[in-house]
Amino acid sequence: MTTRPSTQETRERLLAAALEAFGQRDYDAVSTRELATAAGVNLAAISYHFGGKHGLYLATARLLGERMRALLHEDLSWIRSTYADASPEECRRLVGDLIGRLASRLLGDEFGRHVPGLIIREQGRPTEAFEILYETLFGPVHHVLGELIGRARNRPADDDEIRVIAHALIGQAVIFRAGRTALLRYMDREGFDEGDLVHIRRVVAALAESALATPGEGAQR
Amino acid sequence: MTTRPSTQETRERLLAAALEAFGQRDYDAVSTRELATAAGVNLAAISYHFGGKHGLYLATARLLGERMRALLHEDLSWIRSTYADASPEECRRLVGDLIGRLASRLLGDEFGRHVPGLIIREQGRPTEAFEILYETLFGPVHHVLGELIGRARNRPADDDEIRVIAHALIGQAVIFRAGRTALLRYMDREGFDEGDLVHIRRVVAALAESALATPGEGAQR
DNA sequence: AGATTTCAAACGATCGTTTGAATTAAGCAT
DNA sequence: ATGCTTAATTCAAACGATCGTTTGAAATCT
Repeated sequence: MTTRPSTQETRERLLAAALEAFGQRDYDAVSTRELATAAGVNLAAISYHFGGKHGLYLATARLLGERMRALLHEDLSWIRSTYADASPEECRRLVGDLIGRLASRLLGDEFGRHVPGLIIREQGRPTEAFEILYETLFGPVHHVLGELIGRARNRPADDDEIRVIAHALIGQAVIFRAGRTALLRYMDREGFDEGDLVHIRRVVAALAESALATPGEGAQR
Repeated sequence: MTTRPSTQETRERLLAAALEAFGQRDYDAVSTRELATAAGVNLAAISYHFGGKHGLYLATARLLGERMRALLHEDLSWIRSTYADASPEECRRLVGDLIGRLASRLLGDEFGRHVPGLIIREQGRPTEAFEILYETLFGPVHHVLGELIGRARNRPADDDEIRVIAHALIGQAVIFRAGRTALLRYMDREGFDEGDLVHIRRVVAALAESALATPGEGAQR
């Protein structure tokens, strides 16, 4: 009863191959022939189904955005339902937890393999894909962090200082993927095992939490 | 007295154009013709002087590394000469100062325009250029931060936890370039002026400093 | 049957590099 | 200085390879 036998599968195969390729290499460094071969489909399928390489790229960004939204949904929505009547101390703890979790996820699993490559690359030369990825990933994290940190410091979430802090803390997590190679070298390792990830998650969480422990300069102005 | 560009000038022009181009776009996204045109030299000069596009790329990485070394030299060597007999509190302050300075530099001036693009891109697919850049940039900062944080927490600088913390704090600075576009959007701005930079530098410095204020979990093990 | 999807082949454009002649700089005998 | 030789550098043009895309016929499905 397959109403669309191979049409959908061709699309999915191409998207999977594109996610793998665009996730770790630049747009221009990925060729359509390579994508078609990796996906096991004909070269012309890219133009046929996505209107061209760029269309496939955008579709990949959308796919990635949706997956991220699903992955982050439980974490973020739980936090969102919590912080409304949480104490500043609890908010601090939530921030640390979120940052630590983000760091180990980015470093460790499937989650982190593709996301930052695409996202960080989009920062340099933003295309339409940036909008897609910001709204599903950077944006929600920015927003939730802003709320939490605002509460932790008794300041409005849209305060400039709060936003700078939120961004800086995200950096604590992102660097574990963006600077992964440098970290491997710094820590003299060939890869990170489960124990490393747990350790890193704890350390980063504690670091982010204590970063908010002392009131910022804005408080005593 | 027709001033034909001398040998050296041709090289320098190409390097300048390459730094500009490779600093913000991917290797494959930059064409040799574009570089030659931007530099105002003949296309064949790339092969003649650098042995090809890849040679020019590596030479660019070397040039960038040297400039970074010069830029960081005063900061780092001053710190190096200081921390030997500095108190943990002073070390904390030095860390905050360094991270804040790094953040505003990366975000603001010429320093930041080219570095992270090249470096972060090299993390995904490390080439020989990664070695060059790690040794002149990431490496020294890692090292100095490790020493400072180690002293601040009374632990050896080569401790795993210290290294994770050092890396995370670097992330606080790097994100201001790597995630610049997202930050602009988050803060609803079109660019950052001098006031923004000063503010960001202060906030990030205070954040990093207070992150080290509470003893890590390793201390009470 | 008619519409949709796949396929091998080819298209023009652009890529990095090479070529060989033209131009410039430098050394040297006169 | 002057002419001549030689090496170094620049230049326009062309090379083969690969790029993204298009084509029109074959295959498949409704």
